[in-house]
Amino acid sequence: MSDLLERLRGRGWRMTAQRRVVAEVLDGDHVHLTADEVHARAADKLPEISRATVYNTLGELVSLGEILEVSTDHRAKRYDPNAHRPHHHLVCARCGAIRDVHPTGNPLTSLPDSERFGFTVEGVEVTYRGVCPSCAAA
Amino acid sequence: MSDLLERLRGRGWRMTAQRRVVAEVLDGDHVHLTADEVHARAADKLPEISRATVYNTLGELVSLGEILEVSTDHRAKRYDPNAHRPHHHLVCARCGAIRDVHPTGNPLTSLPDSERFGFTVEGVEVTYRGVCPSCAAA
DNA sequence: TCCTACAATGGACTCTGTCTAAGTCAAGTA
DNA sequence: TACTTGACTTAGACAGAGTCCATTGTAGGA
Ligand SMILES: [Mn+2]
Ligand SMILES: [Mn+2]
Ligand SMILES: [Zn+2]
Ligand SMILES: [Zn+2]
Repeated sequence: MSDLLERLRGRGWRMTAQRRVVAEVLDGDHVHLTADEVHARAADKLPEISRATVYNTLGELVSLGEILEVSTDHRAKRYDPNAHRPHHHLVCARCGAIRDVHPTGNPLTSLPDSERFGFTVEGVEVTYRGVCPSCAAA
Repeated sequence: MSDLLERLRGRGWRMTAQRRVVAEVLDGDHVHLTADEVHARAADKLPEISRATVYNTLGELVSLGEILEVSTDHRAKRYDPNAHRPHHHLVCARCGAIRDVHPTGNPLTSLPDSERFGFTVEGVEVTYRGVCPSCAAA
């Protein structure tokens, strides 16, 4: 985490209390919070932080490649601090729970040239859908 | 298309002018329109059709499995009449153009049991991202 | 310490989609 | 054909998520 703050400082980021608490909230693995969830948690530490600042900071962190935007349900976007190890997502269709997963192989290789229509293909997102154990039990 | 209308009639749908024009708009392959685009095209034929009716009808067609919802950019959902042949999508990062693609193999098999966390996995969506030829030329 | 460019703020605004109450009409019945 | 009825449509209010902007504040360099 302080690694992150160091990297950001090295990139010329002005270090403010707001940016620090947003970065702190986004620490840890398997965290996939919405902007408003980030805002709520940041406001626990810094009550007057505004929603606009949270959105601005999240957008900057995405541009810098420090976090990822994840859209699994067409509701609020989620922000994923696990940006340095490529992964995909497994989503519960009932409760929305999200797990990071690491499929075998490279999904890019499964798209033949004849299916690329002249595009330069740069990336791929895979979203597995299913039912989590606790929803299946209930 | 009249196949579709027949199937719907068989399912007890009351056949209205509004539903007919929405179904007509969604005819054809590689069509991925937003609800408001469907509304605009439907209104060319039936000027007083309301947005609510378009949303209602699209939702019903999705429930019936006649069209698919596609979310590639976290803006408006797109509606895809190609619901009967499984496929995935290739999206231009610059202009948003969407192509249907058919990757080789079954992406479900690339998720090992050890990466399923007890979920019952039922489906998978693959979104390839790249730059289309006309954006690359520009 | 002072300066100033960069950052934070709150509220208005946009976009997408949902909901509701009232009016309309498709299609079954006689 | 005319009647009847519940399914369907409508306009507009409402809501969630996110953006924009004018104003105010401040990090960090001189
Ligand atoms: Mn993740
Ligand atoms: Mn498609
Ligand atoms: Zn669940
Ligand atoms: Zn393009």
